Amino acid sequence: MSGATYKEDLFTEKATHFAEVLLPLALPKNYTWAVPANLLEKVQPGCRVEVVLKNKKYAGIVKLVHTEKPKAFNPQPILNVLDDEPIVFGNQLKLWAWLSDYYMCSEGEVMQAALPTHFKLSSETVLMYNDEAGDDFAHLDDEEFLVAEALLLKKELRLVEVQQILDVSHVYPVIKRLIEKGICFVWEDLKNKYTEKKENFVILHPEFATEEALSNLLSNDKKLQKAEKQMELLLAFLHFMKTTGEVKQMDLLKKSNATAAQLKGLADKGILIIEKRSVDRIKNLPKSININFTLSEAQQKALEEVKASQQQKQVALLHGVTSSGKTQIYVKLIEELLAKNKQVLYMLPEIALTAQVIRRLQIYFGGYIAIYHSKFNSNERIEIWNKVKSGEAKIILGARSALFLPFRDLGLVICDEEHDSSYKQQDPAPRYHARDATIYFASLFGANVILGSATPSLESYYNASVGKYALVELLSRFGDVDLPKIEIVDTKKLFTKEKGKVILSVPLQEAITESLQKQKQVILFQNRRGYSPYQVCQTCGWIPHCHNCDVSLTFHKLSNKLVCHYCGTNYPPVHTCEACGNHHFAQQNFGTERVEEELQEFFPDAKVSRMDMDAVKGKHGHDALIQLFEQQRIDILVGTQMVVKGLDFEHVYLVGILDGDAILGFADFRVSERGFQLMEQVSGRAGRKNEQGKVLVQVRNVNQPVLFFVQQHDFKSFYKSEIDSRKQFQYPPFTRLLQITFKHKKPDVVAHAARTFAQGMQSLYGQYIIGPAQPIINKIRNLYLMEMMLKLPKDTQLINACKHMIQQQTAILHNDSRFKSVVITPDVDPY
DNA sequence: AGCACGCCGACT
DNA sequence: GTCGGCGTGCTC
Repeated sequence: MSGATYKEDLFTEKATHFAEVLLPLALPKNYTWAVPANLLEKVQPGCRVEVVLKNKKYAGIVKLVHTEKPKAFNPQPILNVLDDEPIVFGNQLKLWAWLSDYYMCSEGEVMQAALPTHFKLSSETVLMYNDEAGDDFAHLDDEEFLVAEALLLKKELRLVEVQQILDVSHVYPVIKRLIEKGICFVWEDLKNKYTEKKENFVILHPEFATEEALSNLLSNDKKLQKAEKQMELLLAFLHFMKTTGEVKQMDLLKKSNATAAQLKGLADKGILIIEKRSVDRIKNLPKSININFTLSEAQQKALEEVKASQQQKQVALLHGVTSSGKTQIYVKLIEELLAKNKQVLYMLPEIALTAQVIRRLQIYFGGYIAIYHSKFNSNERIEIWNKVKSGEAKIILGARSALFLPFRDLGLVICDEEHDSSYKQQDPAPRYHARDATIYFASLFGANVILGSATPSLESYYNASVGKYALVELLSRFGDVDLPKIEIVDTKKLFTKEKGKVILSVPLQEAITESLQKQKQVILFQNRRGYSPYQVCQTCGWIPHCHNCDVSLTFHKLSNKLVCHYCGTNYPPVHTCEACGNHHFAQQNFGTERVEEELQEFFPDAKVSRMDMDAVKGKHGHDALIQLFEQQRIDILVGTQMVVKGLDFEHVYLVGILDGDAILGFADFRVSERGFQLMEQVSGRAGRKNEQGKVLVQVRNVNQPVLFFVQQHDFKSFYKSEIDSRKQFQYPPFTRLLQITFKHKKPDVVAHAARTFAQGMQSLYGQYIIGPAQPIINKIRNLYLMEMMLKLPKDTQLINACKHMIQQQTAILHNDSRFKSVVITPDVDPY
């Protein structure tokens, strides 16, 4: 037995406390480390600890400390405690456990999603030169020599640097030999990634703090008087100091038009001092509440109803038609929570978190409100995190991931646009639904939840109608503006000169003309799907496809590249047809670009703008475009989904839905619901103050009931008809869906694996299984796909048993040598 | 995840 | 014959 092992055994022997630690990895289960006696006080749930796993160091989060000594293995010691106080509270840990359980993923995966990157540390391997090794490298081979020489020079090398030196990725054997020969040793370094933001401040040397000393300096210092520019700068500084109290170097130089050299001159003379201070990245607005509106009678009534319901029920569904002023009701509720010193989480779909919405809420709540969404960088996220944890931030306005912030005293959650499908995380696990998760999370605090929407999800409305949620309705538009008139244009009957899709039908052209004459604005909505520009062979019609995925490639005009939207691979534009060998390619763009071209043709005098992923570049491109539209500097705005979310425009008269079929043509049980929600939301953008707006829907298949309900703006009838069909076909909310995806690089292996898996489930759950079947897109990133769906009755016990069975079957399949590398991903409530 | 070990094809 | 590709197993 070696010395080290003996010592470890001795340690484990002595250890009395053990910690279950979560690591941000997809590990099959949680691992346990021993708590050394000297760290016992500091190791507490929610704190990060430094641990070694497979020779690598990680910052993990303590889930639980206990005294049960593990029998199956010798726990390694926790090396260090990284936080003096927990970075998450017990309720966050409970939420993580719930999510991992409900959505069938590991707690590590939840942690990965929940924590800002800068909290998730893993070590980097660093080679350190052994000073005693000398510089006689004669006994080394070529590769070893290269690394040793670099080490001699730099003393330290990171793993990536070694890879660069050797120009191969496989560097471990070389490093191993170097260690054996005593040239170097390795060090695993856990580096804190968060850095405080420092800024230079300029202050007056204390020597000149008195009026007397200062005036003496200004009038008698010969050296200073000779330096005219420095004198000017000093005077500017003094003025600045008086007016703002604090002087940042950057502001001072900018405002006084001085150079850094002049400032340095003053510093060298000992008159001014330049001081580095840490500053907040998140700008602090004054903590003031400024609610300067009164509710309408209908709003007031709704508010009372919500408040009354909250005594009885945790969740209230606020069904308010577009522009009924739901936000103002939220604001009043938040105000009350604020008075009770409670925190509020206000969730919105990412896309609706526009500067417009944020600005409006900041006017009401100033510095009490904190924002959290994807546009913040990791350093900023840490600062917001800490403000929520300390309780300084009272109201958090954020996208679905804001759910993971360390609330300490949550009083209310508002989930606005609750029907929005982007509340469901799709790709990496946890595949959670933020609306559903938040209801569990709020219950941990005994907090109320308000779900708001103009077009509630079938699930939520059903829950309200059976009394599980309270239902509050707000069915009159603020200021009693009429809902827009909806016209359906049957594009099937239209005569087209060229074959192909009608882009702007005559009725739509006329409506645009009318709108422009009224000096009003137009929004044209183009569903993105199926409308991406692509290349096509003029001779045989062949379209270039991705080599790794079963999808055609999208043509990006700006970068002149073909891009796969599934795996992100870039290809150069194609010149030779792989099918027929001809060289005639055309760039087909049915997308917003094409619409824009056609609009320019018909309305040469109108100012037309596009809003899609390509046109909106950069952090603020989107907001800038919205502002232009707000200021009426754009007449016609063509866009995808992003034009309809959370925006309020005063001067829009007409909204055109260019291709209704693209919305309603899906083979999914949710098409009608999605279609209704989308069209109703879109039409909510038309007609504001004093004027009824107009919505035009171009569609080939006009005989769909959804269109009729949209035309009547009749949610309730839509709900009735849709809920009947859900019941008839046993879809949610009457059942729960659980989708299982199988992936493998060989199509026959996935198919076989999926069938074997389904057979394993057959005996107990056969009646609920649909499939397995090949999905429409059957290959992504070189992996072939198979899908199976479970349509389970709403019986928690049965569902839990089924989830357990899925885990068992997964283990069984992975034990079969044929299916070892089949990837199995369950998706609970796939939306 | 990330790294080591072990087993099969294209090269000196 | 070996080098190195990837498939598989394990981490407290």
